[in-house]
This record gives sequence, C-alpha cells and structure tokens, in this order.
Amino acid sequence: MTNSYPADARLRVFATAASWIEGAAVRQLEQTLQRRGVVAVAAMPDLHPGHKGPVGCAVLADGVVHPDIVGTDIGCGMTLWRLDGLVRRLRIDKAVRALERLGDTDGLDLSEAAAAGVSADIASRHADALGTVGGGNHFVELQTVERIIDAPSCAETGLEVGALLLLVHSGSRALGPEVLARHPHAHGEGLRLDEGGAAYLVDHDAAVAFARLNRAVLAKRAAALLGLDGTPWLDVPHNHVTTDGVEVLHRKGAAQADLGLVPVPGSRGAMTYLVRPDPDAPGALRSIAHGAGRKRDRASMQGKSDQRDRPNPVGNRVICADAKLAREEAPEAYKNIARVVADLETHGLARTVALLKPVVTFKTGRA
DNA sequence: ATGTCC
Repeated sequence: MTNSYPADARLRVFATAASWIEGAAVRQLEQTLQRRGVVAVAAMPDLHPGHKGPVGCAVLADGVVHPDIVGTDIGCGMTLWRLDGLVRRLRIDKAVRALERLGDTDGLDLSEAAAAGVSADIASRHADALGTVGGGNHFVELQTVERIIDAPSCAETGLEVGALLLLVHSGSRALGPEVLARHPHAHGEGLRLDEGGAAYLVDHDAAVAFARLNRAVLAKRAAALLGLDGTPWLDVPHNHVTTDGVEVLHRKGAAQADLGLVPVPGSRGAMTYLVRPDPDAPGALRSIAHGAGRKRDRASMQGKSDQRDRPNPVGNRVICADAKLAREEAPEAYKNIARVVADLETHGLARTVALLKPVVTFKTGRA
C-alpha cells in the first residue's frame, strides 16, 4: 500500500512504496509546507514522525528560519574516524571493557575548543558535556569494513576489508536546547532573517561547532581507550541550518550531501552503509537520508524484550546499562537500512561505496 | 533530543 503525499509542486518524496512511511509523518509534511516562506521540501525514505515536524527531510525557506524544524539537538551528526587496526587482530572482550569506560567523563581536555571554533564561554559552561554521548539514538560504534562495493572509491581512500573504524553519532547535548529557548518563535511563523533569524543563526552555528567538537572528543577518547591511533575522516551534520543569506536550508534528520562520503547507519543490529551522495541530485536539496529511521515509536517498544542478548545478523556487542533505552533502540524499532539505501540509489541520490559492520556499540554506561 | 521529573 502506498502513501498519498500532499499534492504540492514544492514537495519531493524520495521513497518507493517499499519504504513504508507513517501517515502521521505525511501529515507533518503537509504542515511543514504551510510554514512561512517554505519554497521546497525533500523527504527521505527514512522519514518518520517527530515532535514539531517530520524527521528525515530538508526544508528550504526564503528569508525565514524555523528554529523548531531543527529542534533541540542543533548540530547533531555523524563522525567517522579511521583506526590503525584490523578486526582480525582485535580482542573483542578487551575492546568491550575499554569502551565501557566511555561512560566516565573525568579529565576532559578542553584545549581544542578554541581551534574548533567553540567560545571559551560555551566551553567552560558545557565542559562536563564535552565528550559525552547523550541518549536517544546517539552512540559510539567500533566498526569494520565488511564489504567493498565501489572498488575504485575504496582504493582511492585506501579503505580495505577488515579495517577498523569509529562511528560517532552525537550532538550539542544541553547547548542545543539552551539555544532554542533563547530564541522564541511562533510555530509555523519562524523568524525572518532580518527580525531575529540572523541572531538565532549565530547561536545555532556555535552549537553546530560544539556538536562537531563533541564528536571529535568522543572519537579521540574511544581510540585512546582502545589503544589505537585514530585519524579523523568524515564529519556530516544532519540536524542544522545552512544559508546564503537569502535562502535558508533546514535539515532535520537529513545528512548534508555536499561534504563527500556519508555514513548512513542502520539500527544497532544492522550494517552502516558508506555512500557517495550526488550533491546535485534534482530536488534533493543537497541532502540524503541520515539512517534507517524509526518504524516504531519509543513508547510502543516498552514491554518488549530489550534484545541486548539476542543474536542478530551482525553479531556486535552492545554496551547499554539502561534497559529502557535498550528496548527503545532495539533493531526491530528501525526500518530496513538496505531498503532505505536502495531507495536513495533508485532516485539517484547516492551510490553505496562500502558496508561497515558494527563490532562494539556503546550506548550508555549508566542506567 | 534535554545535567530528561527534584
């Protein structure tokens, strides 16, 4: 059964019938099209309902910024680091014990804040948050290259089967909600760039920088705990605003597609697809899907098994001391990532470069 | 998503 999407020339939905999209998300798309200044919306195959609008879309507006499209987790995104190790030489139990200590937050090094474009004010007020994963769908994951799909691209980057990688999904922690609250806006009306929108964007950009630094600190800590040298490779936000001063491009759970390769993770029990986006794909607003997308909301997962010890096709170890969170984030709460990426390929938005397999997933060390 | 309900 296919969804019926709003008949609106401004809307493109990059999903086939195979990627089931909840009716509530489609209705939210309709509301998004009614917001002031919206000139185009690109919906991705991982689209699902969110708090103030659908997650998994890019929204282009003319002269107006809508802080509640981006929401609280300003700057959230994915960072991929390369590690100088091979999975066949990895001692899994030792790696699990090492990554369990990601929950400790003692002795964080703030020396890199200034170089990363984070002000001393923010760095000092949010020092305790720096290098912390957070909750929800955030994670740090040790991965290995499982399969090469695009051999020339992998040869070009030196990516080989069995290599180890770190994928970090996190955001601006408490800074994002603080920025959102500091810029009151009417739902649907947003803020014109010349009446408060520009001021929001200054604070927003600081949160984006803080989120990026937070991911880098997390990756650096994880590499150090594993005793492996790590090299930053990719950093791709999927919850933010970019603007040329007139057109305002919001991404809400949609990865930026003009920064090079993008890691598109499935659930904690599924592969991550490393893809090469086409930044000029017509109608896609320089964006692609940011993950598998939820197919079941968090509340509906309670009362089910947390699946922490259930074997999954990937066989990764999961560190998650919080049973409630483990249930919410169970693999069956998410769509099929292979299907989502197939939809991206069908529509010419991206090509798969390699499949990355989770080895150890860190969610949270505390309940 | 959130030093998430003190």
